[in-house]
Amino acid sequence: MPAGPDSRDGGSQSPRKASTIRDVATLAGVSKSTASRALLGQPGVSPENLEKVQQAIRQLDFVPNRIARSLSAPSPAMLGLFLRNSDSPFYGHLAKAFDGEADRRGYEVLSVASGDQTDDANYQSLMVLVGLRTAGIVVATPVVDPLTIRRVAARVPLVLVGQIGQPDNPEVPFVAPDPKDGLVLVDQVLAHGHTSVALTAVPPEQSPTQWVRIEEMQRHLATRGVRHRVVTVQPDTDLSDLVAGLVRDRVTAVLCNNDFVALDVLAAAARLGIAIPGELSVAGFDGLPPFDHEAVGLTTYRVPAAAMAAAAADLVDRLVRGETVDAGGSLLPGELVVGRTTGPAPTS
Amino acid sequence: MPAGPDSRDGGSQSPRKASTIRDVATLAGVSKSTASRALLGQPGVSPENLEKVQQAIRQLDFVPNRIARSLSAPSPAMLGLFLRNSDSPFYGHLAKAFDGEADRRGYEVLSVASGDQTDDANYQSLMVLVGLRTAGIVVATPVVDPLTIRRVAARVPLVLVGQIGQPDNPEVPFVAPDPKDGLVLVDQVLAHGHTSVALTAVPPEQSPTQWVRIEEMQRHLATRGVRHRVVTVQPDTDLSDLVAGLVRDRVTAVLCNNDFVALDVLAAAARLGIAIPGELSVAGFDGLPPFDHEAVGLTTYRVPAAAMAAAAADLVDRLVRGETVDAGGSLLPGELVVGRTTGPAPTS
DNA sequence: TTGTATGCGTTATCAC
DNA sequence: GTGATAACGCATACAA
Repeated sequence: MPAGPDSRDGGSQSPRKASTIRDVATLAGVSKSTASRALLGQPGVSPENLEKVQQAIRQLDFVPNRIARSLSAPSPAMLGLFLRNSDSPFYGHLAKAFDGEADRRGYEVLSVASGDQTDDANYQSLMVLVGLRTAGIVVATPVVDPLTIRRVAARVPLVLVGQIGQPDNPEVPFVAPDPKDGLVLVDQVLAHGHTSVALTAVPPEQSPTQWVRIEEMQRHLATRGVRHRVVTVQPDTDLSDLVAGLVRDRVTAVLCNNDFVALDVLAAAARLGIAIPGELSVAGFDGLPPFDHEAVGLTTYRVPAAAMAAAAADLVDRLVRGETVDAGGSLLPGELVVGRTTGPAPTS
Repeated sequence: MPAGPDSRDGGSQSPRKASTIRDVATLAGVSKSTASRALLGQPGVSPENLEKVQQAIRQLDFVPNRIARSLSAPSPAMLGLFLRNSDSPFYGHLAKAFDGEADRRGYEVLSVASGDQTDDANYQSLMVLVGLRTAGIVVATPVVDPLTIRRVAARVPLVLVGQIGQPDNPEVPFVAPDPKDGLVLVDQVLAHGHTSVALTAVPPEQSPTQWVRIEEMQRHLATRGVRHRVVTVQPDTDLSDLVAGLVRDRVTAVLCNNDFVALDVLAAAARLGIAIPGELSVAGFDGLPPFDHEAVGLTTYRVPAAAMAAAAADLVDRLVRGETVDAGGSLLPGELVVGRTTGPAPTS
């Protein structure tokens, strides 16, 4: 049974009811309208009333209810960010950069997480942003049901980031790393004379975008006449087995779908006593801190997270302001990070 | 100049006005109340009307306006997460775990970022959460003005996470890693016979919590009669100089304030040709993926991010539900991660 | 079972 | 310059 009202905790554990602009007006001895005008800094309020209102605001510690505000006012300068939060540093970097860009443009950004949830939970989470009537929404999570995207995009400006569009929704703008850029990793190992290469991948349905890149790489390898294979890695994949098998098959280079997998491969190689890069060259993908750190020494490809955030912010901003933007999207270039995990193919 | 209305983009670039429950009611041929009841799945609506309303909802693609809803209904099951987004994986892990915990308890979580902003921008961002009338707020950012915390905590349940409370706000609950746990890192190097140790740190005002831990470590080293020093690292610190200086002074172990700094130290040592751990032992702090990866091999201390998130979720939840919780907070234990960067002190 | 009327907190329109 | 009053979209007490 809770203590009675006004039990003596002067503190933060029993918040009183939030005060409204009405309370402010009453305390200041003016009408709601005047209080509102003073609050918004609008012209047409006498200095003395303005002072009284401001004092009342301070005294009551009044914070305007954004919820009620955006009901009547047409300026909900809030952007929604639907963000996957995984262990990957990509989303963190993206969020940080996007936040800065949005801030520069005068938006507040509200983010909700898309876990590795079910489609339904994902839908619900995204709908929070819609229900909040954010001015625009940026979706930064690999897989969202195209129908959901379509529905949301029909009512609020929406931009996809980190994926190269959805075939079903050709009109939804997107920002992604250029899938052609996977080729610089391929070239990197080809330059070292490797003639048998493995690519790791997650199942296509988990990341269609990744597969576009991988197919580009396959094609590139094929035209160069280099033997290659794609191996699927799942959370339960035994990397030791996999790496041992690759080496047994004379594969001398493995290009991983992300940096985590690359580290896993390196660890497996260490356990197996396989020399890196002497016997096996390994490269990652994403290349964001800390994976690109000199002390880690991983060869990888740095995805242009900050540039993507900036482009996405620009796109939503323009959509929100009513401009039309080109359908399709922009593919941004990243950069190769050369570490110590790739080297000349073994001569054996 | 924008195209006229109804220019032929069947798509998502020109969102029409969102439909309201009124539209639903009209289309279904019932009153707003009935539509509302049907929407909420409340009893007391005839099957045929329910069906009509549901169909209208589908047809109009109606998404209830949470904003308007929470104005009248007292069920704002939303939690605010005020999160620093830095390169550190800590916040990402925390956010992910917190999101899961909050979800389990039936909350939606909205997060806004506290950049490395000014106090004022920070205040504004936090006020977004307050203005949205979130049911509770979790603050996960190292430095927020105590007065701000006090003001916010006075109106909405608030929990600090990642910092060991604020002296000015003793009644605000908090969750943090146990500062005593830094000692296991100290013990780790002491067990290896090191007799001259360096601790890295950021300036105290940037992270009071970190300093509590460092002071514990200093005390511990002092009682063991071990020579030690604290060196401040800033973004512009030249780590090569610093490491060279330490080695010149016969320091044989350096315990870093976080894993990034540890990697920087390792890289500097590599440049200087200093053997790790032969000539210098290095340990980090935080120990979250990917820093704790076997392939990185860093000795570090894994902060209990998930447990902290769970504890924080439990605290806010209880506060939101009107329970009183103990003031003060909980200090959670993490665990030592032994890598290859620490070893016996050089015998020289 | 259904509809009408009222209120939530704010801004905007209009008289004064 | 100021203050009623309507409106925003929704939920709900109350009446029918």
